[in-house]
Amino acid sequence: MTAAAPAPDRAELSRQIREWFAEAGRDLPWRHDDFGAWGILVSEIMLQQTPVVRVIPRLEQWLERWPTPAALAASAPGDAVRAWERLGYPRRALNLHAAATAIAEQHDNVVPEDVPTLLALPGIGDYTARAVAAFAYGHRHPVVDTNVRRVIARAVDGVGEAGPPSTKRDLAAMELLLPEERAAAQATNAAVMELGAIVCTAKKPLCEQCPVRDLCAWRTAGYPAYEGKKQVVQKKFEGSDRQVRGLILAELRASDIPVTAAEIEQVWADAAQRERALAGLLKDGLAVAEGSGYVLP
DNA sequence: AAGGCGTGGGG
DNA sequence: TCCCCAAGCCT
Repeated sequence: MTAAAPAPDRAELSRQIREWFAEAGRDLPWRHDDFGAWGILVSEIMLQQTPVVRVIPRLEQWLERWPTPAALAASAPGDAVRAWERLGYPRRALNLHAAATAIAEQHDNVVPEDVPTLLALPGIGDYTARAVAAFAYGHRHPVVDTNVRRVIARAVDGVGEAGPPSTKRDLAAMELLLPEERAAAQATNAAVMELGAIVCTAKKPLCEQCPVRDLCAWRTAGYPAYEGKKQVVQKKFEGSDRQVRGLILAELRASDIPVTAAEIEQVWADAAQRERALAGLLKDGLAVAEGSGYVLP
């Protein structure tokens, strides 16, 4: 049993986080008024599991080259994978190309603004769909990412970490922090996310400089240690299939002509693992057989 | 529904 | 060094 912490006044908590954000929030490219829905969509995809500092330069180059969904759709998917460079999870590039194609062909080259339509696009899930609807179009939706879940777990629920994700429960919890007015709701989404990103961080939270330290239920309860279910630790990257996939894909990115099986043998010694990685890339559509070798799609 | 999927920086 | 983690999604 954990000691129950009194939940703070949500309206006041929300207001104070918004106030802090207005003054201390980072000036990020996608927060500018004229950034556009396409730019916001691309940024959200790139930000899935990739840090802000690594995204910014790649995003700028991407939008310069492909300023609209139709522009991206007109290029080969492999060009998107190549331009993705080393952002990680390259299937996101493939999905983004496919989403751009759907937007160009089925939505008159306009990024959809309703959540169900966004959810139907490849690579867009619960978080990204609501982020685009809220940040690009100002619609009033709760936006829940890992930062938001952590802030709510601590400030509202009084526990050190968020439990396992539950879309329904998480959205309902964030909804309780949203004011009625659309612009204020939009600001709240960005503000709570920002608080989790730069103050209420996973590892060493900066509780002493937190704008809501006086309301925080976790602080009130004396920072009890997390007792819930532990998150699964990711398997070691070194020597993993993921590493081999990455190495093979790097070869394909770097070459304009088919990469031969002999060349792929050079990137990894273990044949079984190599074959498994290549098969995975082919299955995912990140590589295709051509002539005597393999190329990007 | 638990596990696979890249990559690089910081403690 | 090694481990953790960074605006998730998909199956």
